[in-house]
Amino acid sequence: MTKPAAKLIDVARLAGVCNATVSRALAREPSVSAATLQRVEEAARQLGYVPHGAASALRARRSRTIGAVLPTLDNLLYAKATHALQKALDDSGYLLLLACHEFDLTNEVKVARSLIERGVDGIVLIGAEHDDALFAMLADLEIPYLLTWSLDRSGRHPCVGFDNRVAAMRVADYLVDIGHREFAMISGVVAGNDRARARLAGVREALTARDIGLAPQHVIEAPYTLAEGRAAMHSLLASATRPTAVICANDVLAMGAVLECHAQGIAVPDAVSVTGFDDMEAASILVPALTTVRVPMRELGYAAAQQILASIGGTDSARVTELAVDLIVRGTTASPRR
Amino acid sequence: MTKPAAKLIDVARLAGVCNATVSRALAREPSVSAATLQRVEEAARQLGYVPHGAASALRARRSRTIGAVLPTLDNLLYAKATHALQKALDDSGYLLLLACHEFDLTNEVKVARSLIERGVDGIVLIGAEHDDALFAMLADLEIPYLLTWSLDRSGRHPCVGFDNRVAAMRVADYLVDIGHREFAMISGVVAGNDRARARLAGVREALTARDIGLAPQHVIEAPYTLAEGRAAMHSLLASATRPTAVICANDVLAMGAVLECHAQGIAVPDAVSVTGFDDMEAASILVPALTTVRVPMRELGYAAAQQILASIGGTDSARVTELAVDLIVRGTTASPRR
DNA sequence: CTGAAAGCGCTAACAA
DNA sequence: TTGTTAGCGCTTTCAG
Repeated sequence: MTKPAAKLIDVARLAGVCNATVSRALAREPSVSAATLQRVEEAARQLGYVPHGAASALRARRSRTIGAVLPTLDNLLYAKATHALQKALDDSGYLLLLACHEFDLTNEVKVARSLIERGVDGIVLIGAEHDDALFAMLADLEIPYLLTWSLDRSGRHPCVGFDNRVAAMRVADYLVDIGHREFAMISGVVAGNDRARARLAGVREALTARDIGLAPQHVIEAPYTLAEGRAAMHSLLASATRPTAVICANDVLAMGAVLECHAQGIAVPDAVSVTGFDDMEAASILVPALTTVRVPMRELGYAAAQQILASIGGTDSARVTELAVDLIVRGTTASPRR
Repeated sequence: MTKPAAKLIDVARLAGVCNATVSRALAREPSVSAATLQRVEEAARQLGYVPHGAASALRARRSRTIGAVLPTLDNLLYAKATHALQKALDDSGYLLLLACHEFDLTNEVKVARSLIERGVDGIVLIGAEHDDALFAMLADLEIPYLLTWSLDRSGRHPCVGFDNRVAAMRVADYLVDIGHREFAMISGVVAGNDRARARLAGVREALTARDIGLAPQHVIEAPYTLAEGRAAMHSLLASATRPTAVICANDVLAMGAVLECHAQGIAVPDAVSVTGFDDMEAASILVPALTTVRVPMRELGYAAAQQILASIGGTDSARVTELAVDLIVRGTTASPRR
């Protein structure tokens, strides 16, 4: 004999006012008198009233929900970034509706569509590279969106991120500066991933500028897992001209690479220097601690939340927000032994 | 001069049928003729029609969205679990609405409430310990829910998980069997975390049964981070009676503990054995690889999705699903040197 | 400051 | 197999 959940009208009746007044009171509109507000709140509390979001969204054309499309959650990096975003949105009363495309940009269009179907007020995407159909849909339906982690070179899309290419150049330059000439790169999978591509391009560019080559067999593309990092370092160590410096496209790959060196009894950084990218917590805890590029994850999440909420609110000011990154030199890099 | 987004009625007009037919066609109801279905699909495609989820949810009383409340995403373990759940839900056309309570069970009631406001069809919770107010709200509003990761001892709540206590006992028993007598435990924070509490209790119980003590100063509670694992091991190594075996409540703590041993030049497992819990990817990649308890994360996510969808559908059969866990003996454990 | 009333876009009886 | 119609619960003009 359970009675149905209380609705707005029930609260109104109990409080002795009309439904509109309850709606206004619960939305904390200043026009409601203090006495009425209190009566309404008491009635709502007493009935255990929970607003019906779908009805509200239908009428108000706003769901207080933001959609996030990411490659995967099965990776600490994306998880941390998502967490930062979620926290920042939470502060503004927004919830995150989540979808993963598993590194498939065609699939991304589909999952973004299902997010839109659920009535998200805006969409946060990772990276600058997306299917044209996605951008077309977003424009057509006039859904506010935001690119994150990368800077959009074309200037056509709002974004908050940093320059992956320049950051990667910084790493390569530093290694050249301390004397390295034999390089290898363990890159992320570049297909459909502009961050990985920019990092690889940055390394190539910096080395070329210093007249240093990067042999094709010294560039390995690998998914972002420890195991892949180990495997990549394994084949690098087996190559004819062993590199003295291995630049990795992210910390997970770098940790895998260092682990493989440990397993083979190869000293890091004495025999080979290794660098990461992203500066995850583990990077500083490792022994030796990882030289890497610090990415402002928190700030990114916070800035992304601010900016997507601003576009929703129409206060769409800054279209491109660039964040600074820092090279953090720690224990996995040193000058090569001669 | 952008025209408003197409709605059902627009599709109907273009296809030359009525709105209900479009609704039926798009829902793939078998009663719609093939010819009509095709006309409707073509019209929808042509107009770039995207259904209005709020309207649908309001009318159909179903949002095809599941809410998940977790402690945090800022931890690979919860991220992986969430990912497994998300994937399994995705297969059934459901999306995941996310909220984190940051290890605060009072806050959990609030965030669960905001999930319900958004009209989720069901809620997945982590662990068996929750505020009474949360259970009351769920019952009152008749929202299907599911506890995961733990088994509910009271039998009052549907759950899918495993027996953390028994699993922890297995670890302790194994270490005793290979000769250890001096134990320490790096436990998770037990307040508001029944998984952590059960693991600690299991270790205590197993040791007591074998007449082995666990000194208070050999039990350290620490949040699940590498840094905390290192710090805990640091203080353990400094204690008067140094343990020969350190049982950690999860892999992250265990890896931190092993790292601290490396940093101090203390051999693992020769000088001290270390065990983890959860069997994250990193556990097998580490050098030496971590002895740990394998938790069936994928199966858990999949089973959780099946079960919550079943309760929504009313096919609420199995209320308690117990999954098996395995002790995985690898390189960080060995008999103590005498 | 509060009330009356219209309708957001869709689904599901019911009818044909 | 398809059409007609009545709301789902809420917000928001417009009056008062």
